[in-house]
Amino acid sequence: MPKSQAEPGERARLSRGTLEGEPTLLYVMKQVELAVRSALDDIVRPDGLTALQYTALTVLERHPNLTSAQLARNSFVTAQAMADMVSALRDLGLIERHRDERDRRRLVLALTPEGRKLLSRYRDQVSALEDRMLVGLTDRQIGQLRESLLSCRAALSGHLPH
Amino acid sequence: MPKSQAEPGERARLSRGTLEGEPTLLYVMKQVELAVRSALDDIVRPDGLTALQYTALTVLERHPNLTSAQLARNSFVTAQAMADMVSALRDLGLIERHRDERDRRRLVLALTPEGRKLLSRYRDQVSALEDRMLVGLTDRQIGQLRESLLSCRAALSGHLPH
DNA sequence: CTTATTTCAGATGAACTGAAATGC
DNA sequence: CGCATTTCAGTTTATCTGAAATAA
Repeated sequence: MPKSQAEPGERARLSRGTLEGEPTLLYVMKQVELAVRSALDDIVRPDGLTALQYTALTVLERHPNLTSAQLARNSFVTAQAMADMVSALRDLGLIERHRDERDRRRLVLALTPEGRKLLSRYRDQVSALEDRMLVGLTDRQIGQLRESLLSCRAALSGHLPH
Repeated sequence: MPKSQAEPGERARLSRGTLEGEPTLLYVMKQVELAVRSALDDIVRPDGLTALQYTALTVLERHPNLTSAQLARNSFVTAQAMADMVSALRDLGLIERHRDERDRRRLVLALTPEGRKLLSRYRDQVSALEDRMLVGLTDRQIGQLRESLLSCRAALSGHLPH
């Protein structure tokens, strides 16, 4: 019964590739991300980590020499909020900080051996989660999915921090 | 220098389609979702809504006769948390509730005319955001992206609420 | 009896805003 | 000086856990 949503005569503008009555790509993407985050939370909970914290660790693994402020922009939170998270990870002994001698304002972050070990310990479970997500796709489709997502990220980077 | 992460001799298991030294699909998806949510928050802020609330309204638009509890599972939050959000949206006059006469425990939700109007008002901006995200892709690639994401969602649905 | 939905109450954590100190 | 990073302090808001009432 509640079906009409546009005044008679007008027609709602739909984005490219979205058919009438179907969930938008934005929505499907959100759903997948929610499911992934939930599963990831379950995986890393034994170590008292959240999915967000685990993700921050993997970012540091791939990008050494980031500061807390840069990490904050990466995660769309304020520098103050990220500082709290960095504290927590430091208390857990997973990361450490040291001054950047070239710019003494910066406190660059790095994984500790314990942090690296933790990531190693979870790598299999996390990639198994990724595989579970991709089980219905061919290798070729996976490659295209990756390319498309990278394109989406690049296209939104005007809206992205930094 | 911080490059090694696996003991010599062993080899970290990587998921299908993820090359060594590249961000995982899980991570790229999260990045896109973060950027989208941030942009969506900016769009709907004038009405005092969050991206999450806006999304809930679009879910109700597409699925009338949902209860607050069902909506909660859809969003991976507890029924209590969703009850708060439903209250907020009711206070804003965007949704209303009524008893399901067939199962008098259920309070089913529906958009009010004001809620519908609000969605109409934002439709163009939101689909423009989606188009901005998709600007580097062909229509064919968009179709495949949709199919792949739907496949991912279905594959994870064991982990999904419900 | 068990289960799902809703509501009430309280606790917690994660985020925010604002402001100050430091160093480029 | 202006700007970025970090830290300190206080606040808010969203979420959670626990428990009770209702109804199937």
